[in-house]
Amino acid sequence: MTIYAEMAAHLNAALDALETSGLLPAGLDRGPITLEPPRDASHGDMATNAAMVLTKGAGKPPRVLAEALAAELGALAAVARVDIAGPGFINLTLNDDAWRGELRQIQALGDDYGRSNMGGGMTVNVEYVSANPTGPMHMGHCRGAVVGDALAQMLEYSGHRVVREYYVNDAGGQVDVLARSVHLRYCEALGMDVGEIPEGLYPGDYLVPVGAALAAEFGDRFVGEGEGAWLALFRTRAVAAMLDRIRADLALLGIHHDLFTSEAEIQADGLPTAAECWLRAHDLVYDGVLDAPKGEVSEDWEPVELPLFRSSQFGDDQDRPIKKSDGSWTYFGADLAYHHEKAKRADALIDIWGADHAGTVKRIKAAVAALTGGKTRFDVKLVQMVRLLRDGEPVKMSKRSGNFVTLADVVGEVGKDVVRFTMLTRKADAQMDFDFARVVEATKDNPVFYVNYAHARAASMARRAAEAGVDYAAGDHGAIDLSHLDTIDLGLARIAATFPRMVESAATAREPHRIAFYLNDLAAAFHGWYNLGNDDPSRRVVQAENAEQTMAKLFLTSAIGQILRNGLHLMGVEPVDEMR
RNA sequence: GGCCCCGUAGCUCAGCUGGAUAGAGCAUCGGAUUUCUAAUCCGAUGGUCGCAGGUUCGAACCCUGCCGGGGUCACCA
Repeated sequence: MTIYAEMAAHLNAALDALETSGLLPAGLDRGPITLEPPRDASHGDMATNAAMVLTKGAGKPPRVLAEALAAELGALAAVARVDIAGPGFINLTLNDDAWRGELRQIQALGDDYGRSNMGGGMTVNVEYVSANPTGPMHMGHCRGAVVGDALAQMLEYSGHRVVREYYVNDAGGQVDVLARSVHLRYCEALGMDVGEIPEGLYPGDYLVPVGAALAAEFGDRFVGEGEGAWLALFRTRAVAAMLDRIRADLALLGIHHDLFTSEAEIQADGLPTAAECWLRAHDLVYDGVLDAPKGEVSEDWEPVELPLFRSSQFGDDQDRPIKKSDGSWTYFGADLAYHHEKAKRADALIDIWGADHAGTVKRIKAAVAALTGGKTRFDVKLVQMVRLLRDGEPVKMSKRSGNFVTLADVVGEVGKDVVRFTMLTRKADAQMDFDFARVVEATKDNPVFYVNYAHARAASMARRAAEAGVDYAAGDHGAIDLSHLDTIDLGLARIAATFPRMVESAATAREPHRIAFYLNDLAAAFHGWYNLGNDDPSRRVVQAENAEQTMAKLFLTSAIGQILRNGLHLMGVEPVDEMR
């Protein structure tokens, strides 16, 4: 058990004791009680608000409760001192041995230090990327991809069963456009002069090989034929080719989905129809006419009766159509059926969307709440825009010419790990800049570098020690005497020990960026600790003439390296052992 | 105009779902290099948490109303 979990259990036992003694009534809600490191380290190692939170239910002043609790907690072996401060905080200071023990705990648990069963095996479906299968991945998709993947990783680590899902929008008009664009490339591959790609079709070169493959397979059978002869076939082939391409692009980032769900199949299976039936039966879908658009009225707008979902009952501006006037499903109509389907096979749903879809959050949340009876937690995580810069100047992008910055280009230029880490250095709902020059800078204001450097430094110290004749790897780690680590050294253990609770809170809040910030803090503490040896040689890690102390310091160093690795792993970033 | 996100030090941003004296990096100023890789570290300066109310033991965080920046307002996807 990690030390925070252990102390939380002690706190609970202390509260039980207070109930037994009659000071606390039984059955008070302990949910709001926290046990966390105080902001100000001079207040001790851990602080609890228990006395203040329970004062109302107990009908006793916080001071009285605090004193009783302090008496219980002060009796624990791990606790060096207890203080009651401010309006009723109970501050605990643990003795050094407790922190030495936690270091052993880190070493013993290794890659699993920080892993928990918080989720209790609950199944969480994370849908992310879901880019239209009409071309390669570009930078606009990148942030959501990384955030979704890190989130999935975190949830798994916290005891959830995670399904990583990609929703393939292969049923709309855009895939017909794709098929026509491919047909043109197909004709081109057969030697026809197709000239400029017409406005409204996808102009990108990436469709050239798709057309060529179809030409090789089918010869000139579909030249000069009407769409009826080839559209469906070309659509299927083109989508498959684009998905292969997308999978390959995602693989460059180390991202692999468990499940690709086809919108066309959702529709073919009749799921939207079933959902519509159910919603009509509950008076949440009705036939009605939309209001005219506000602002300038377009000339081809005319009132038409459509099946509408009552999203305005859930705070949306207006009710939303689930079918078009030609009888086909709108994106929303299919999407709500898709979410209903997902909710049947998961306990909680998470969607990662680009901020440009913010306007559609209310309707889908409303639909999911209605279809699941509000029983399924459903979070839509909006990921804000990324501005691409090069040396501070915005990178020009022209979508019209098909000349966008692809994900493959970016990963090729700066590397997978830099992209992944950088995308997590801002909380998802804040806009961010991605500057090609800055993300590869080897300075401390670049957290990618800074954290990696800390890990490399940890690894290099073991190498240095071996050169000096102290072989850490070959030593008996259980026999290392940690009394050589003093309070200053153990300051690192204090920070390291907060890793498990940080992971849990980040998973609960669905905020993977917290990992990146935590690692940056830990790296800073570690670099600072290392540099103490520059002013005071007796604080150096590697001291050939003092093998015992060196082993103890390496034990600490290696524990910090372990935490850095565990955190980087959650972010999908490879730790490096050496800086070059 | 409606909705969504943001507004915290000169700049870029954190702030652990309401806790104690609001924190980092950059920039500025002052220190530490015959290095356990100084690609680093230590110290100082710097804040009316956009504004005004409200909720309570306690608010940067929750509620209301304004102000400013961005996004979005299709039978598209």
